[in-house]
Amino acid sequence: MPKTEEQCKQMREDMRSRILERSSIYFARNGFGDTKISDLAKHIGIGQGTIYMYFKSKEDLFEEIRKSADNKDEVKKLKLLGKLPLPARVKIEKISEEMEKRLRDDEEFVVKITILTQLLLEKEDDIYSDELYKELANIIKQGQKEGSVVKDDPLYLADIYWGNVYLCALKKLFVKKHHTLTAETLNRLLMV
Amino acid sequence: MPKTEEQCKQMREDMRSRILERSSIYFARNGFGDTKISDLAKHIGIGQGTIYMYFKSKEDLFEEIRKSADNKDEVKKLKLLGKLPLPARVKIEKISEEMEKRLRDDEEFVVKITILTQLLLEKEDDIYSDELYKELANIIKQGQKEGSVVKDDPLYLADIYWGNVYLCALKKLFVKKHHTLTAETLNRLLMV
Amino acid sequence: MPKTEEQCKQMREDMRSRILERSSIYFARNGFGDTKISDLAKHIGIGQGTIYMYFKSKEDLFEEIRKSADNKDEVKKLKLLGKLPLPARVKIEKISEEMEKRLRDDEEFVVKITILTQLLLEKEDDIYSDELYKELANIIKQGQKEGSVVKDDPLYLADIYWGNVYLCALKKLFVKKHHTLTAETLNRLLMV
Amino acid sequence: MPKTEEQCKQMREDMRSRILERSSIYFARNGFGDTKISDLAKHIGIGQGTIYMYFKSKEDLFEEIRKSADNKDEVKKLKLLGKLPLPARVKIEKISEEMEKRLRDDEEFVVKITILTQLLLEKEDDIYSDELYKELANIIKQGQKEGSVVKDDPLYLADIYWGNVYLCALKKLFVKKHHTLTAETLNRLLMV
DNA sequence: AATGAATGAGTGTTCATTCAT
DNA sequence: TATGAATGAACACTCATTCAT
Repeated sequence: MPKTEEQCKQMREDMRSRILERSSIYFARNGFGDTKISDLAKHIGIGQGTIYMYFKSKEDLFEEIRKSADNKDEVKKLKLLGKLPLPARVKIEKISEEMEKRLRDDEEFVVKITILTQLLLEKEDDIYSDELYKELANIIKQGQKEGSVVKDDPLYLADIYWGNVYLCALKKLFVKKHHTLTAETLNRLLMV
Repeated sequence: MPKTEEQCKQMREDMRSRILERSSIYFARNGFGDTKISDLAKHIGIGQGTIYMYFKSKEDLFEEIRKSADNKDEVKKLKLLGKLPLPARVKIEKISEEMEKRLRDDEEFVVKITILTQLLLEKEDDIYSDELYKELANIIKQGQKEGSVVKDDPLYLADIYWGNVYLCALKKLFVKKHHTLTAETLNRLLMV
Repeated sequence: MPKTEEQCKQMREDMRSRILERSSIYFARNGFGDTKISDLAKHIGIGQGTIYMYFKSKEDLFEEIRKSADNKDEVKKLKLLGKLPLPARVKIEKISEEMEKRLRDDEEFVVKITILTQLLLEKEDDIYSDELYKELANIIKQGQKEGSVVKDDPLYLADIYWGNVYLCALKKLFVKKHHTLTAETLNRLLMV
Repeated sequence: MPKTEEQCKQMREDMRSRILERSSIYFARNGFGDTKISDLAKHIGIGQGTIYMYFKSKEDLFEEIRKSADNKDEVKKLKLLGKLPLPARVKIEKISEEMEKRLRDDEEFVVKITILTQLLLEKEDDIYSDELYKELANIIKQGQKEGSVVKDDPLYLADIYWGNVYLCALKKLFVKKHHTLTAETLNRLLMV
């Protein structure tokens, strides 16, 4: 075998990533029950059996997708931004601009948002305990003190904000022609 | 004959409605593939076979639910409201109030909105050709002329508006504790 | 209730006979597995439940039909004829004539023959142990001694004979236009 | 690719043939309704699912069995024989001898005859329009002119002849111990 | 390692049987 | 007594998973 140990490992890692990435959009669109392994394999362009070389089961693959779609990075960014000595208005504008850009250009982000939100909905209980909601709520509170953000329950406002980001992601996944969410709209959700 | 013709027909109609109504929540929450006929029957409180006395197949039941969730009534109402000699601001406030109320109290409406929107998303092409979007866009145009509604593509604004109604319906179906959408929030989506 | 005990009993007996008679043709044509109780009831012109007031189960009804289709009468007749001081040729001609007549005119007989033969076939083992075969074989033996019947295994010849009667009955049940079996043909099966 | 295209196609064809062949006996014996897919699969020695890789449904498999049991070959042979410059007596003797041999040795033929005849019976209308009946009737006509075949409706005689072949096939399928039809008996059905 | 034909557990559907009327 | 809507056990069918190649 001409391949080195290293190359071999790399190839395995590449295939695993490819399956995860291409599966996630499928699961995000169709849900778990309506996604057939045979269709998935065809969509990825590999044999059905190959999936089982990288994942124990359909359930396992789904779990890995959920795990890989964590929002730790986003939460970290938001925390950092929250601590900066800036007016809330600016912070919110920055977030909205990034959202607009990523929703427009970054398909991986679109899929991630969709999966994350669907996970959140399936938790059935307190949607507001999510870190992302809490961090945005903090910035909102700051804005309310500064008079730039509307008076209302900060968590409720955060929910509305992220909900609209999710909605846009959903439309990206399903509908061809549609007007992408603008930073302006996002800002208006929160600010006077 | 143990029952009159009339009673018999009525009972059949009642059972059919009951199946449709109680199934719709299940399908709206879990989608087609994750909904088992056995669970459905248990949830409705009837035998599995009974479903097949009223619907040819699981697929057929799903289709009937989709058909029964049409938005003709809502479109009609919106058309009437659109023609009234009122400022757009008042019209929009009326719509928002009704949405707040029905999202809060009318579970059938919540399910209907969910199914309708999912159907819309699955159409894959032009989401904006829907009557509901068009009618609201007309009122938005009026508002823009009157200076009460923000300057932006009316169909895009209508999309944002209905999207938030859908989001609230989704949360109603999935999450126990959450802050219901307020008329105030809906108004702020459109008005300056 | 104006009906006497006697009348009531008579009515039950009538209904039972009606079900047996009308079911037998259905089972003879379609077999057990391809006969649905719902179709059967419709064919008889009664409700499904009514069948279960007279028979424990579909299996039981089928059994009763089988029992009612016994060949004791035929065997008795054949035995009597066998003992008469007549040439075998005459005996066989008499049998053939009766078969021709009954196959032509007596639908109950047609159904009975069909069911009896199918029962015989399902026994899987020795078809030749049936009384009807044995009795005819005796007459055949007599004929062979007298030189009027062809030389061959009497049970085999009896089998051929009854087989042709069965075939004719089958065609009666299934095919509209067909040439009924003649006594002449039956005679030729056995006699020189 | 673990197998060549050619090998793969061949294997699929083989499995399909195997299912068809082994199913046909089951259906011929039990009919459609009394044949369970689970039993069938066990009998063939494959998994239930495998059947559905080659046939859309139980009904489809049944149809394919019926289609595969055509009598074109037999008709062709009979047509050729009919045209030969031989006395009808010789022709009939040849047919009878072949029937005796194939009924004795060729199980596929036995099953085919059974299915073909059952199909013929289910047509409900004119049984005599079948090619096999017509071709034999032609030879019978020739025989009647030559004085070797009994005077009677040729199609009726052909019906009796094929009927006895069918009867023998039926007995082959159902009954273990029975006297196989002889060419001599078949000949006597037609010839003086 | 990759494949896809084969498998059988699990789900959809039918139909013999029950039972309220 | 007669009925046919309702039932669920049994059967048809699908699809996640395995495994020979």
